[in-house]
Amino acid sequence: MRLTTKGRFAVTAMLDLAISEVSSEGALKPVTLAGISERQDISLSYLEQLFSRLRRQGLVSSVRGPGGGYNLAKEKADISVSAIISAVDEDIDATQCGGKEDCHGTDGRCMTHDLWATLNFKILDYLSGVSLADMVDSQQDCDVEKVVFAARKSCDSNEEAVING
Amino acid sequence: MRLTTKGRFAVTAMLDLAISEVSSEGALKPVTLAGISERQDISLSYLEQLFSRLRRQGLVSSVRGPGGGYNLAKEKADISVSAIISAVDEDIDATQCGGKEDCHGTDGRCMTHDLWATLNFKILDYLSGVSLADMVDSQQDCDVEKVVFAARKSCDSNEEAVING
DNA sequence: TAATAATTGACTAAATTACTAGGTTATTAT
DNA sequence: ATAATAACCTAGTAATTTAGTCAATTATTA
Repeated sequence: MRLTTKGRFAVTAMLDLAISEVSSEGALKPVTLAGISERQDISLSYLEQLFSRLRRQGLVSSVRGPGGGYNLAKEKADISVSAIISAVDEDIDATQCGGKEDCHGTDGRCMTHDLWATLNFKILDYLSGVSLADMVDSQQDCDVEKVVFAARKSCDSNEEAVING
Repeated sequence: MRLTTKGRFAVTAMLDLAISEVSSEGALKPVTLAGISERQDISLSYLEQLFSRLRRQGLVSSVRGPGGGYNLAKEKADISVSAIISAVDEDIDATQCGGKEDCHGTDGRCMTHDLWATLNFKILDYLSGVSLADMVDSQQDCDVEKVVFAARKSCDSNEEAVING
């Protein structure tokens, strides 16, 4: 698991897609990358690169030609944030020593490697529990302005978490 | 919150420090960066850069001269993983539009920005709940080999989490 | 006084990110 | 058919970040 602006762009674009594909009628209209590009201020070609990966991972489906674009390939509830980030970000290289067998004593080295691997897994585990549906839904019960300006209080976790501490 | 190899190095080094500073007697001996460098295979100068930040953030304290080195500045239980990562990684830039007031309609743009901000906060919130003590402790009840090789089963979350799905 | 080890700053190679440019292919509407 | 649309693909590149080297200085201990 790696968390950079690249992953942020991908999640943002997928959120835009999830919101935009719901047309006034019941049907789901394909959403163009040009539209996402304009709304989210992300370069079109960069989006093409990201969606190429998202499509190969089976997260979105494409329709070519006029009126074409992208749709979610699954239910919003079945697309996790971790899946989106994993699709566009290469995995963080876990260890300096790869997975070599000569590196498994009880010495400091691989003890910490293993601890990191465990933490890494837990983060992945946590983010796999957050879906696009969760994010879109939570937005509806929540004053959006407040999220950004009022000391970043999360919508559905109302406790004051300690940041940087 | 940003999660890269840089943060991994910092967490790894801090874990090494937490484990290494416990000497055979009761007293806490300072740990040299040269030692961490050798055990964890991280360049000494890079460690110096990282620990410069960790020290300024009050996570470690330093002792100069022979026999000197670094100690944790707080209890292991009071040092969270998020604090370590935040200390060495610049915050991910949250929005393309900064925090400008002209960017808060109900249009797609800032809706997704706000959703991202919320998710970002939740990740930070989660990682602020994991301390060095948690990680060091969990390692003791757990077959370390298995963590790495047996399909990455986490020590303290025994359920099979869906990866990339 | 010599050795140790943190501390600082400037500089650099490598990797990643974000983007540009220029095409091709499939599909729809005219 | 033809033109317009929009996905799809490849190569290249500027900007940024990561990871590291090198060369000093300062505080402390033996």
